[in-house]
Amino acid sequence: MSDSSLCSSSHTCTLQANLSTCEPCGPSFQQMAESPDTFSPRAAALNRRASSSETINPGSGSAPGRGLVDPDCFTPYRRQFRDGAECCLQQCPPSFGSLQDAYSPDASSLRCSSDAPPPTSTICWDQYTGSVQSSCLETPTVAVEPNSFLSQSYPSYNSPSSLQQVSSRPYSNNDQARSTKYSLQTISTQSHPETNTEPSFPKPIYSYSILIFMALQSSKTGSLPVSEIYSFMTEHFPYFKTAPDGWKNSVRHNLSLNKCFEKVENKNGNSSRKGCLWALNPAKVGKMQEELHKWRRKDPITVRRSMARPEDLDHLVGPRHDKVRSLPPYTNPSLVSRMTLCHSTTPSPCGPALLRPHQQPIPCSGYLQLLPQPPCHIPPATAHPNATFALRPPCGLPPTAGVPSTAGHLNSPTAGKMPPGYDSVLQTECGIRNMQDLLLEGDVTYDLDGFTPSLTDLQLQGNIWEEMREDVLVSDPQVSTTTLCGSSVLPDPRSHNSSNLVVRQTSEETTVSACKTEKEDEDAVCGQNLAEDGCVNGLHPVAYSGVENIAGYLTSCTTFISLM
DNA sequence: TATGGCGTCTGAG
DNA sequence: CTCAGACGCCATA
Repeated sequence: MSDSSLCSSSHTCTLQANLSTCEPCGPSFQQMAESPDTFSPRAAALNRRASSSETINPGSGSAPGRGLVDPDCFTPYRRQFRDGAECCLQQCPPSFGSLQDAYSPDASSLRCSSDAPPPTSTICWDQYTGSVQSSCLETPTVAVEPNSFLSQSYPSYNSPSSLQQVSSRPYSNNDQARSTKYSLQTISTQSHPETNTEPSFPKPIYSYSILIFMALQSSKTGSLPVSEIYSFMTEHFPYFKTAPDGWKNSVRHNLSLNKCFEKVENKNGNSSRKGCLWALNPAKVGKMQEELHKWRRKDPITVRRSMARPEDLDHLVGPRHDKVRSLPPYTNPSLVSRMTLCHSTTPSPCGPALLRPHQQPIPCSGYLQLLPQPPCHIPPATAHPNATFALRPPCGLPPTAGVPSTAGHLNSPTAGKMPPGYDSVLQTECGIRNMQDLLLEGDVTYDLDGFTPSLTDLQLQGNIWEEMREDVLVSDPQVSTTTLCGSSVLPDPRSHNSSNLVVRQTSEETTVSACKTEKEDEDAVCGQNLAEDGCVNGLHPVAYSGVENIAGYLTSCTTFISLM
C-alpha cells in the first residue's frame, strides 16, 4: 500500500470504526447517539427549536443562528456524524429504527403514529424489496422547486438535516415534504396537502445583520433602502415571506444599531416615504464577511436549505478574502497538483462513466495561478488488494491503479452484507451521490481547501492522528485493520509519540509526518473522488463499507474544521 | 394606516 | 459584558 493510501485512510478511522460496529449496527449506534459527547439528539432538538419555532412564536428570544452555535447542539463533527449515521443506516437497515429512537427526542415524530402530529418523512429499509422505503410521508410536491438545494444534495433517504428538522421542528414545515422528493416510495398521510403546494424554508441561520450585509453587498450601488433589504431577504430567503412581520423590525433595528451599517441620505428621493439608504460601513465589511463565512461553514446545509436559490450563495457570500475557501473543489491548488500527479500514475476502474454532467471538473480559476503550489509527495499508488484508499484522480481524468472496483472491496467486512439491490438503487439514484453533493455543496469541501498553516502543523495533526488511531484500535480492530488502514499500516500506539509517529508498512517505512503533510490534500482528494462519481477513493461506499469511509472522511474533515 | 427609525428588554454566550 | 432578536413606541407620509 502506498503512503498516500495510508494517509488518506488513516484519518478516517474515528467515526469509521464506530460506524463499523454497527454490525449489526444497532447497539453501537445507539450508544453513539445517546452519548452526549458525540451526539445529542436532545440538543439537536433544542437546536432546531431555536432556529425555527421561535420565529413562529415571536418573543422566545433566540437568534436564528444561535441554536446552531450552541456547543451542545451543533458541531460539525456531529453533523457529519449524522451524515455518516445516515449512511450507516442505509447499510444496516435493521438498526435504522434504533437509531431513530436514539436520535429523535420524540420517536413518534419519526414514526407513524396516529396521535402524533402529521408524520414526517420516515425512510425505512425494506428488507424484502431491498430498497429504501419511505413511510408516513407527505405528498411530495417539490417539483416546483427546480433549484432546490435538496435537488442537488439530498438523498432519497432522510437527509441529516431532514432528520434534524423532523426530530425537533414543532411546526409543519414543507422541508419535510421536500425531503421526500427522491423517495423511492411515498405514502401521503398529509391531511392538508395545500400546505405543501408551496415549499417553505427554514429560517436562515444567519443573523439579521449578516442578511442585511448580504443584501447591501449584492446591491449595485452598495446602498439600499430598507424596503429593498426586505425584498432581498424575502427573495433569497423565502422564510421571510411567511414569517411574522417582526423580522422587519429586527432588520430596522439592526440597521440602526449595528455599526456595520451606515445611513446614507437618499439623494434621488423618489421614494414617497421618508427613509434613507443604508450602506455598509467599509471598516466593518471584512468582519461581516468573516462572520458570514463562519456561519456558512457552521451549517452549510441549512444555509442553502433556507435559500430560494442555493446556487446563489456563492454570489451572495462573495469572495473569501482571508483564505482560499471559496475556490471550487478543483481549484484547490494542492488538490489540482495532486490530481495531476495521480493522473500521471494510475488508472482506476472507478471512472468517468459514473459522472454526472454537472460534476465535470470545474475549470481552474485564477486562484490557481496566484497561489503557491504546495509540494506534492504522493508516491504512485500501487496495486494492492487492500488499497482501498489509493488515490484516484477525479473523474474525467485517467483513474488510479490499485483501486478496488466500483463494486467495492471484496475484503470489506461489510461486503456481501449489503441487501440485494441496495447498492444499485442508492448508487444510481441518490444515496451516495447526494453525499457527494453534500460535500460539494457544503463548505466541507471548501473548508478543506482552506486549511490554515496551523492545521497543517504536524504536531497538531499528529495529535489528531493519534487520537483517531486510538479510537480505531479501541473501537474495532478488525475494521481498522481490514477496512481502513490495513493491519500492516496501523502504528502501534505504544511505540510512537504523536509528533513523531512512524508507520510501519508491509515493505517499507515512512513517516507519518510526511503523511500528514499530505493528509489535507488527501482529504480533498477523497472528497473529490467521492464527489466525482460516488466513489470514495475508488470505492462505491454503498457497496463497500464506504459508508464508513464517508463518515470517516466527514469526521476527519470536521475534526479539522472544528479546530480552525 | 403603513412604514421607517430607534429604544428597551431579554436571553444566550 | 456583548450581542442578537423580539417588541414597542413614535414620527412621518
